[in-house]
Amino acid sequence: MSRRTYGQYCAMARALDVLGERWTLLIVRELLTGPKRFKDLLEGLPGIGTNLLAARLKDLEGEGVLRRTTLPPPAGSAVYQLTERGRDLEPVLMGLARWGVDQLGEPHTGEAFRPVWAVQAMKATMGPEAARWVRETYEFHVGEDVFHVRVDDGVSEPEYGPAFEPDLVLRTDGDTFLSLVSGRLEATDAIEAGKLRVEGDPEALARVSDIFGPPVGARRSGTGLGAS
Amino acid sequence: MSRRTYGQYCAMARALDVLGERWTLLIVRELLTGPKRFKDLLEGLPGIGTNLLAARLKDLEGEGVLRRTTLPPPAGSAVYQLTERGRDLEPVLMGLARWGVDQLGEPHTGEAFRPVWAVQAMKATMGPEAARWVRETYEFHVGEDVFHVRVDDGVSEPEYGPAFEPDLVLRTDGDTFLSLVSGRLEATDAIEAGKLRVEGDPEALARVSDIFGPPVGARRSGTGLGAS
DNA sequence: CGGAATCCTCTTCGATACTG
DNA sequence: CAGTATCGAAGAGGATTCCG
Repeated sequence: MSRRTYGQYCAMARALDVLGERWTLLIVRELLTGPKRFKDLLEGLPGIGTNLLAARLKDLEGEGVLRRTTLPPPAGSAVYQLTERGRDLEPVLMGLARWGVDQLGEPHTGEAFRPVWAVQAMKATMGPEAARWVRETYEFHVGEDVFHVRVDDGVSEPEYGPAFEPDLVLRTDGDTFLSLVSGRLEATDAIEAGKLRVEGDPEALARVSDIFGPPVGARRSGTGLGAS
Repeated sequence: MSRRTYGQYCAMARALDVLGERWTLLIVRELLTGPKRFKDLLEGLPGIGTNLLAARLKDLEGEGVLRRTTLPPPAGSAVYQLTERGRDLEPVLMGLARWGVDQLGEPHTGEAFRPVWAVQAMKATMGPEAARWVRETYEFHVGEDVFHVRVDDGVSEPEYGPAFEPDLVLRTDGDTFLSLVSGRLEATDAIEAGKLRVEGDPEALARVSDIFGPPVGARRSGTGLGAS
């Protein structure tokens, strides 16, 4: 029962008492892109085991990080959703993403990959100069996954599910998407090869590949906290 | 043996593969205030156990987060020191601190407390308006601990050990220090009560209590990442 | 004495099977 | 579909011992 704590009167240790256990922060990552059902979470956290997920969700609900709610009709399914306190964790996750991209390298064989993860990493590493003046929504269909990204003046907000009125809709498969975001493949080439289909403003395609083309626009860009 | 990984091609998951195990980020926290010996780390991480600390240090050295070096004479002792890649983790720790202060509350009985932790939390929660125009160094002697804080135009940098040319030297005990930073006690009252001794510019004392007085100047201040 | 390997007990994790 | 129950395997915590 008794949650294990560090027993330190320290802000970071207290945060880690809540968030430091295995899988916990990845659950938050999943919920950053919108509410999810138990099943969806299992999908996004391969290897977690149902008992552990259930336990973590219960803990996190107790800590006020997420809430168990029922989606409005017609869906009506039970979902887990971040509270405001949970969404406050976004900067932490983005910081981890910024640190993690540098040692991402090539995908290992057998490694799981979900397209949204890439978009979340983009968001983290995007400098304020990228996508400036742009205010558009892109909808992605990557294999079975459907998600969209709202870009608004230098900030991108990835979210699960279809968009309301997307300016551009892109359809591709997981491998092609990975090649695109890692810069190994150009969008125009992918279209010619029949690996990518696009609907919407053709000029928007230029912008979207500009924003999401190279995986990291500017490595070691400002941390914003003046690390020595 | 085999380090446990999430097996996900995701920047955050990769970061957590390296940092997500118990104690790891707290080791980084300790090293953010300067190089430390094995013994010093044990002191700052009550409950860790020598075997685990040794294992973590080896892992982190392998990951390029820290380096085992020998201090220049006359010290000549072996110390652990963050690499640049390790110092890049500061924003992550600061983010955790900002999130953690909100649920810090009153110190639990039996909970460990090291004065530097408080100063690190201050740094994390300090808004850019605080300590603007200030460029001073304060040296703290709290019980056995000696550390200093360099304040430079809105940014504070806590570090272990004495300062080179401190503008102010403060001497007190752990409990009094905790009362001071939590705002339960005013510096002037502490001096009158003989609990705090100060050497240096008297005007600097006003500034230092202004900067480090209330534990959190402005809660929920900007996260700098535009969390929804 | 600082630094680290060894042993042992206990908790947590991971996978599967099972139930409302 | 959403979770609980179970059990072997891995990891953590604490003390002790070893190396320099």
